[in-house]
Amino acid sequence: MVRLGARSGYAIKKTADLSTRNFWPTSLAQVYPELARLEDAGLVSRRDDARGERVRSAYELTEAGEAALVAWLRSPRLAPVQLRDEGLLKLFFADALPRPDQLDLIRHVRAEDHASVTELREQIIPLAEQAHRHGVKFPAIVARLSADLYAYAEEWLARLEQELSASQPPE
Amino acid sequence: MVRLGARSGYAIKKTADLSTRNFWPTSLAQVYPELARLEDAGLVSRRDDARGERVRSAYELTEAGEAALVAWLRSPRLAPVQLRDEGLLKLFFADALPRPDQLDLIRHVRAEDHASVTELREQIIPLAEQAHRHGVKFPAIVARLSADLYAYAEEWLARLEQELSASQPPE
DNA sequence: CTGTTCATGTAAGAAGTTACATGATTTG
DNA sequence: CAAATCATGTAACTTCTTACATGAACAG
Repeated sequence: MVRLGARSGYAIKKTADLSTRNFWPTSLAQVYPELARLEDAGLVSRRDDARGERVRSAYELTEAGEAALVAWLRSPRLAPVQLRDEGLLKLFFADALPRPDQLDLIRHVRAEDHASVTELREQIIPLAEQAHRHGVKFPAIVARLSADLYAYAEEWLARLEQELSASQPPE
Repeated sequence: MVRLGARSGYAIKKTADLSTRNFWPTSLAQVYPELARLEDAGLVSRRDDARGERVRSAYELTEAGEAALVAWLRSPRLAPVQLRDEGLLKLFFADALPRPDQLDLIRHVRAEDHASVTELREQIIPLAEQAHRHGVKFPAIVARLSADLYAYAEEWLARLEQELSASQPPE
């Protein structure tokens, strides 16, 4: 984030909320200690950047920091994906519901997917495309991938709803 | 899980690993205390079910437990989706890499997606379809949705790889 | 001149994982 | 008869979030 231009801890958190939040959530209480660790390790440098009375630090990547970033990006290890999705969990157990409630649940999960698509298309993708104009391509790529995935899930659930509406419950 | 036939804590964990793991991970150290809480709340009943010397408990849903399950399924609140995906995070920052490494990264993330598709199609869906034959439909529906989503992501990344291979980096 | 945003941190608590501890039963 | 699986739990630890605490600068 520092490399992409977020210079203060506050700016890092704000940028993350508008870009990586959907696949890598971050809280301010993580950002500040992490910046301190990175500085100790010599991966970022801190410069005083006060606005009048208000203290502010401006961080930049050091050469070692840039190298560490690239080494991480190149390393083939990926931590296992962690997903917690209560909508899918409810769907999994939906056999316990009568048919009309099953359809309500499907519509509800679909609506959540739709909200994600909307947020991505209206807020996150436009921002990422600004970066695109400055030669930074991948934030926009990831945002489009995310939006397309949620849109695909939305369509999938719409088809499911139609199929279940058409068929009578066997019970 | 108890309702679907997993009677011991161990069986619950095993079932979860073969069904809900991808969207709701569970550890054994959660299962046992949670079963105790559910029993205290009167939502499950515990029966002794020893195998010879080895102690074993068999749990069943009580009427109150069934009602609580249905109430949860009907309640419109969904906890926010939590996702942590290092592959997407690396893609997000991939502008820091030279083009060939970007392509390697995309291929790597795609391979992980492919592995998920394979696991779902070869192990999880077949199991869920067994339940389907006993009138339990939704585990198979959710497994198919998951598999289709991963397959969609895989194709999306294949297209991205082709586009990036065809175009020369502007830098 | 008031409300929002910018800005930095700490502390307490919740949630969840890994490792520990133990041992019987079943399968090949 | 050895290895894998079944089975139940606890303890320590890690990770992350929420709430707290504080206050300057800026926009309307």
